[in-house]
Amino acid sequence: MTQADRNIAQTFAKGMAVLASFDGTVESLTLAEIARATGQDRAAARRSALTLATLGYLRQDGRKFRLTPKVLALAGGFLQANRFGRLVQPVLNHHAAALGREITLAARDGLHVLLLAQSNSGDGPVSYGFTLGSRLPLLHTGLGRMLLAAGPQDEAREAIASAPLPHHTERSLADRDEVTRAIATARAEGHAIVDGEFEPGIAGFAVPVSRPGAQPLVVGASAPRAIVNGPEADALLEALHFCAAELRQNGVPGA
Amino acid sequence: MTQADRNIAQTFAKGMAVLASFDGTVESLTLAEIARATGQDRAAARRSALTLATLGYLRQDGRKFRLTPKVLALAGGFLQANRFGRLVQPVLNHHAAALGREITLAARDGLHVLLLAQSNSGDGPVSYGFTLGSRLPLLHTGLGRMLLAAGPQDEAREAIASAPLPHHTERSLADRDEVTRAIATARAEGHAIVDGEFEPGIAGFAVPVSRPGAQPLVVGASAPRAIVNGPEADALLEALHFCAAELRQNGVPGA
DNA sequence: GACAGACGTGCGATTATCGCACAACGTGTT
DNA sequence: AACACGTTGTGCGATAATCGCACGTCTGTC
Repeated sequence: MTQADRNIAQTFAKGMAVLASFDGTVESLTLAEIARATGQDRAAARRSALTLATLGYLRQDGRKFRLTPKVLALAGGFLQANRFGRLVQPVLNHHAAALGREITLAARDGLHVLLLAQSNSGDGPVSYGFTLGSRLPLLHTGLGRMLLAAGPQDEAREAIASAPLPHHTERSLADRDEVTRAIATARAEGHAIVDGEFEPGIAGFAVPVSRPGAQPLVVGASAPRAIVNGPEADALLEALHFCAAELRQNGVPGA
Repeated sequence: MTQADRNIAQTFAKGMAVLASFDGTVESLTLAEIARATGQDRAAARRSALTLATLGYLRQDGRKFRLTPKVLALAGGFLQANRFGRLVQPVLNHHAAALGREITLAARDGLHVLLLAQSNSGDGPVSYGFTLGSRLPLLHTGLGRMLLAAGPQDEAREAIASAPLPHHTERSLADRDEVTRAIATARAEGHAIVDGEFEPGIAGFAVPVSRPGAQPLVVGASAPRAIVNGPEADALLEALHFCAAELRQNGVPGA
């Protein structure tokens, strides 16, 4: 690698990979784990980790490194720049309270669904411990399928082909062609319903927020499987469409 | 600067400064603005920004750069590693619902208060548009004063001396000695009450979550000034203490 | 239409980074 | 107890990546 692109700072890119290796699956990482996770030399990983520690993004505790809350300030930059506190959160809260279920706003990040905002109306009975910034599977959730349906078809094809297809539950679609068809259905109907393919007994509902052509953005909610074929499902989708329309009107910026 | 410390990756540190320059005060930044904000050469800022764009953390729109939602994934790493979705959010939501007011968990980040988590119980009448990751002043908020009171005294002294002391409202303390006394009071009483010094007509209440000696962590709530000297204030503080105790018992990790 | 200021970027000199290699440590086994 | 093995932390010379000046372009104003 004599020179990749003089406009790209490779040291910086490696450092970001180190920061991103703290994906929340474990509480802390050692230097060797970081090096393995990022595919970097241990010395390079060490320099990045020590730099992050000096800057206050990581905290070193013996041989273990863990994230500090300072990374939340970076997220705050995005949330405040896009007025989430004023334009998004109140809308989600309002509709969630009326609906009696949590509503989530999500975008796509690579081969995952990324949760951008979440209502916490009262104490919803269905709580999974997901927070803002959580990553969900792309192919087996309502949010993910709707995101793919709302974006360009070739991107969806690519994602379907390359995303992992784990067997979360007994109902998880195990065939990529079936996933393709499910996404086509979502595109045609303007909403996605995924019945117990990620969490057993739980169904996911999602509708698009973004206008066609823009960066895909969706809102969704979860409910017990039992309601999927009942009138409650229609009411839920209607509420989500209403919520999405209001977000659209507020001009929620894309990605 | 022939060599500062061979263990610190300077390019990476500069890049993080570029990323952090997106603090949410404006929607987008140009390269020149980034360079000015970080004190870097425009070429260096450009390399960092282009690198961030390639990695997907920034989106380039003509000559303007803006954050993408991907930065939320970094925050998600912290939130998931520390089980905020399970250990913190439900507790905040539960107590907030019982109290009828929003409750916020906060830590200190430099000379600011950093919001780590926030309940959204129903539609609280007092909503300021602050979100997770928002920064608040350290000296004129209940959260900030309690954070300083909960930490080492010399750190508090240093912060009081160096933090900005703007005139947010007519009631904002304008003298650093008065701030020092207010923090001493908070330390002695185990809670902080700040009466309309940040937002006019709004009082801030805060109590410590962290054990003495640990990284300071506080919970707080806001209410109209009117209740400050009434029985409702005592009830609010009691509820916050109760909430803090539960968080402490859950073993909420510090910073 | 011309000026002034801000902006984007190529390129040689220099410096910061790379990653090998070594030493110290911790852990489980003979 | 001694050994062997895997893991960790880190110094250092060669080298490739970064620095930032300087030039050309663009946008907005008078």
